[in-house]
Amino acid sequence: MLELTYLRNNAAKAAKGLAKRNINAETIISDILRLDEQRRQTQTELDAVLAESNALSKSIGQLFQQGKVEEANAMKAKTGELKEKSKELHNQEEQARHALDNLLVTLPNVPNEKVVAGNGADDNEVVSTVGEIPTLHADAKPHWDLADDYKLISFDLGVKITGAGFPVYMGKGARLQRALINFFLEENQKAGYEEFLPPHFVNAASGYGTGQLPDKEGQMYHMQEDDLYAIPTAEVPITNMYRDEIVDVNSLPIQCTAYTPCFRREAGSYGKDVRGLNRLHQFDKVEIVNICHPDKSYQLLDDMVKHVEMLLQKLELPYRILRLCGGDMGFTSALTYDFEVYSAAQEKWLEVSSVSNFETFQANRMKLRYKGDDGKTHLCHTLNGSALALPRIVASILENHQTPEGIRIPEALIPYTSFEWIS
RNA sequence: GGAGAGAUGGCAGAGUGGUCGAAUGCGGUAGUCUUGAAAACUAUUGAUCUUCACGGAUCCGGGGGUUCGAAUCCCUCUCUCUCCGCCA
Repeated sequence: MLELTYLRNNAAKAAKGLAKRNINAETIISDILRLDEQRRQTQTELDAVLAESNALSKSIGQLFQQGKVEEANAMKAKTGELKEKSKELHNQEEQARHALDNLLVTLPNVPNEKVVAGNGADDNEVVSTVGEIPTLHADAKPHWDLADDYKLISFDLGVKITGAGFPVYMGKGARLQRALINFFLEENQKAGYEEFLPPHFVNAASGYGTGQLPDKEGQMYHMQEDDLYAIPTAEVPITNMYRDEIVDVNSLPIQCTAYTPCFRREAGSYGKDVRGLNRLHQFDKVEIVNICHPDKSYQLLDDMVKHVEMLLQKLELPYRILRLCGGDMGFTSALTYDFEVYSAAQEKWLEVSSVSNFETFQANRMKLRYKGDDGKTHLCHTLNGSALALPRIVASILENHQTPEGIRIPEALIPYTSFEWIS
């Protein structure tokens, strides 16, 4: 949620920024500012009425103590009028506030100045391309065939026991999965991230805190009986650990990493790019989350990008980094870098990581603040990134490292798999 | 699933209708002392909204009610804990 004070002081700038998302926000922002003004005015009036009524009550109390019952009773009559007035003003204030909030939650984050305008994936900027795209042998196959040949993943078993999009990993496929999770967690820890193992279900307040609710309600699995949501990413439980907290400025940046399975309904995305591991309802991911001082967030974003690059290099995968355009960026993000790995067998780029700075957008919803040197509370900045999401990493390892003799495990991963080849 | 207890500031924990934004302790911050630190002592220390400012308003789990006045009384919801049962 955007900060009201920001909108008050930067209305034109915000509208200009949001235009990069193809959103015409001028009307809605002016509506917000009008409601805000109205609400504040009502509150000032209300406060005055309440102050008067408080003063009256106090003197009534004193009169009673002095035994001046008649005088006290006379004053009581006055309070009725004030009470009615305050009730009315209170309702007005509440109405204005709700209307204001309802508008405010519809606005996505204002993109950073580096973000270019654009409609979708085609307008993203390629920041860099690293690594060599391997030339595969003649019989090279896509990962779904390799997974089948080497008995690594069964999509059919998943369909049998759960449904489409819930694969079963087995044998070296399952072990590769476990190895990657450990590899990522270890590397993240070495980079300064503390490891967590959070719950895989969260309450509605958490969904709201990180911005999945009310925006993307339909994308999460919901357990009606207990009103819990299956997490779509570890970002949700991890960031929400700090919801409603005022953290010590010296404890910043707070750096967390967590492995969790991720559950996504992917409603409406059937048909395209869903083959094999490309799009799943349940997948594994190791996430990194940063909570930091506003002055440090863009430096941290760069650090996170470098960290993810290092992971991909250790896995010997060719990748490119995209800076997302306004139209392709998530609702809560101010600046997002996507990482794509090239699959030589599918002959296309696969998104494997998304690293974002949310600035105060999430922190404002969550009331995640720090106490500054000025003694006042300020909103923190939050960032997160995948380091990394497994399915497409597995797909690209299988596809890019395949040889006629089998699939070669990258050097850095061997200590974790304890096997060097899948054959 | 059954029974009971509870929810107060960063934490612990008092407070059963007005003088309570709330005792006390711990923690935090600053100072005195010290070569430095510790200890001791002294002072200070909640959040949100609003106002140019002085100030004002709100907040004792959430919501509603009684009352001139509610942390305190009533209703309701949510959550937590304890015991019993079941169980990995």
